[in-house]
Formats: sequence, structure tokens, C-alpha cells
Amino acid sequence: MEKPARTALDRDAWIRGAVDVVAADGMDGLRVEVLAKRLGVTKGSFYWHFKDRRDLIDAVLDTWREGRIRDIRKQTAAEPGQELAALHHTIDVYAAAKNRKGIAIEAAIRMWARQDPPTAAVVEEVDATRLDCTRALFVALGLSEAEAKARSVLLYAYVFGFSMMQCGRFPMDVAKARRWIMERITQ
Amino acid sequence: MEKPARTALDRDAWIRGAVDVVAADGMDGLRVEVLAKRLGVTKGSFYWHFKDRRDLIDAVLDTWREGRIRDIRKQTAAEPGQELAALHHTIDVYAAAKNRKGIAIEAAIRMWARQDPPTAAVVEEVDATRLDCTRALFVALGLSEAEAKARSVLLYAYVFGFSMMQCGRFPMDVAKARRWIMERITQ
DNA sequence: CGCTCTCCATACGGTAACGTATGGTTTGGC
DNA sequence: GCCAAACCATACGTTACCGTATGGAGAGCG
Repeated sequence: MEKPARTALDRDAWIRGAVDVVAADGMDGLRVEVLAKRLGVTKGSFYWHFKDRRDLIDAVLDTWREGRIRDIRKQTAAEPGQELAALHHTIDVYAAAKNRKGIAIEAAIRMWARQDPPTAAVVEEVDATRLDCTRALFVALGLSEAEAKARSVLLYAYVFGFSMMQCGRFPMDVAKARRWIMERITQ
Repeated sequence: MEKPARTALDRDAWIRGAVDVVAADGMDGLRVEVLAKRLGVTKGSFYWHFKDRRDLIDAVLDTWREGRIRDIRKQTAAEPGQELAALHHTIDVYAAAKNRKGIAIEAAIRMWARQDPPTAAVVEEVDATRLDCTRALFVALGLSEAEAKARSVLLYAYVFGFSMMQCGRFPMDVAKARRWIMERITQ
């Protein structure tokens, strides 16, 4: 009868390709015919799997939201006594240079959210989840609710903000600064 | 003979309109014919004042760079003894909700810089200037070079990052958190 | 008045992309 | 072997936008 597995797989292939394009060119750069060419097919295939371009965008957003929420829950699931290490690890993972693609997607989606309310809602959910996860870690370390929340905000603001900055012409010891900042946020 | 005043003025009017569009729709949304309609003229006028669309983008970038550099120098020009107040004021100005348009332009240009090396160079110059200005304030407050640089990075990363976050679904006392964070950065 | 220079409108050809319609190819079930 | 469903290619009409070519209106000046 049906083959939802294969269908789901092919739809996922489109979504994966779309995510790559978004990372490289932003949501505005996500074009049906361009993506089709990238995947070696024509848009006849696209309009079989998706209603229209908006349908693809929504699918990308859903995938992103679920992945980010699953990820932050995993990163912040610390054994008692390992909360500080989990915080350090979280900062490292999100601010890491190896995460260039993830950062690009974050930026693209947040930019797109400025003109698309549904996307803004998704970003809001992801941010709330992330903030709450690190808040819980800070609370477990003995801080007050208010300070735990403030530190969480500072943590993510730093991570996102640093990824948007171009420090190439500002001479400094990056590793040293990073260590100092991490201490400042977590201790 | 010539009337550089009027010509410069009209070119500036195009640039001002372009900046508005960039703030609202990003650099990809900056379209010659759309902007012309916004300004109540046709693109015949545009191609009189500009060589092509790229010429307009470069003009927008130049205007932005000069404005940002002039602005940060003004914000951080503190009398001796007023350095801490200047730092607080700088954070307030850049992170202020009243500065929504400025923040939108920052985000749009930084997004565009990801795919446009000349823009990346402009962003790099602006960032280096800003970082150096606050670095000088921290040094004037008696901190070491290394710590002054680290604090500057944290300061701007926080400002930019916070502007990209959607904290609507994260319940907290925003004013209180902001005060805590500001203390954490400057003291 | 007539000339020139500035500034803009109109008209054009070309490209890219959207979404639809329709037909062709493969594949699993009978 | 045949049918139907899944999947994709092709062709089409439409819109938006780029950049160019060309003409025209108005201002300043002799």
C-alpha cells in the first residue's frame, strides 16, 4: 500500500538540503528551483513532497526546533555535582568554531523571525527552553532564581553575540579572553 | 555649473530610504524598483544617482560604517572619572529597546557580511573600533589590558546577543536581570 | 528665445523564480 | 503481465526584478 518510510525519507532529504542552503544563504536564499538543482532533480519532485515553498520553510523550522530542544536537554542533563562542567560544556559547544554551520542557521532563522511571526514563536520557544535548562543548572549550584536567570541570559547573549562579531582586527589572546568570560558567567 | 549639494542630497535620500528597507527586510530585501516606488519615483532616477544595485549597497555600508564609528567615539568620550558612567551609558544605548531600528540594521548587515567579504571587512572595522573604545575605558578604570579586552568582548557580545534573543516566554524581572548583568560586565 | 545640463519617466529585453498541468517512468501487489 | 500508486521531468503562464536606451520636462544662462 503506502510507503511512508521512503516518502518520509525523501521529504527529509529535501529538508536536509534546505537546511544547508539556509546556513549558507539565509532563508531568502532558499529557492525551490535552486535547491532542486542542488539535489539533482527538478521542482516536479519538490511539489510532490511539499505544498509550496512555505511548506518547506515550516518543515525546516519544525526540524530546527525539535533538534535544538533535544540538543539543549542533552547538553544540560548533568549528574549531581557535574553542573558546572555541564555549563562549561554548553558554552563550549554553542560558541565553538567547529559549530559554524549551526551558528549560521541560528543567525539566519533569527533574522527571518524578524519578518515572520510564526518563526518568531519558534525562536521564542527554543530560547525559553534553553534559558530554563541553564537556569536549572545555576539553581542546582546554589544560586537564587533571579541570579540564575540573569546568568542564563548573559550566557546565551554572549554565545550568540560573540558569533556575530568580527574580532579579526582587535588584537587579543582569544583563548585567554574566552576563559576569563566563561569564569565571569559561571562563577 | 554643478550642483553637488542637490545631487548629494538626492543620493542621500536614496541611501536613507535604503537603510529603512534594510532595517525592515534585510539586505536581500533591498530592491531597486521597490525602493523607487517607496520614494515615489521610478528607477530612472535610481540609475542616474547610482551605477547599479551594488553601488547603493556600498553606499549604505559606507554610511553605516561612518555613523557607527562616529557614534561609538562620541559615546565613549568620557571625562576623567566618568568612565564607568560612559560604559553604562554605552550598554544602555546599544541594548535599548528604543534602538530597535539600529539593532535591525546591525543584524541585517552582519547577516549579509556572511556572504559578502567587503561587508565583512566593514563589520570588522566597526567592531574593532568599538572594542577598542570600551577597552580604553576599562583601562582608564585601572584594569589590565587583557581583562579590559575580555570585558569589551563580553560587553558587545552581550549587547548583540541579547538583541537577537526572544525572552518573551522566559519569565523574569528584566530590569533586575539587566542591572545584574551590567554590574557583572563593568565591575 | 534657445541651449544645455540635471533629473526623471517610459519602454524594452532578459533572467530567475513561483506554482500548475500534464505526461512519463518505476515499483509493488495481484 | 497488468494496474495503480509513487515519484519525477517537461512545458507553460505569470510575476518580480535587473540594467539599458531613449525621450522629455524644468532650471539656469546667454
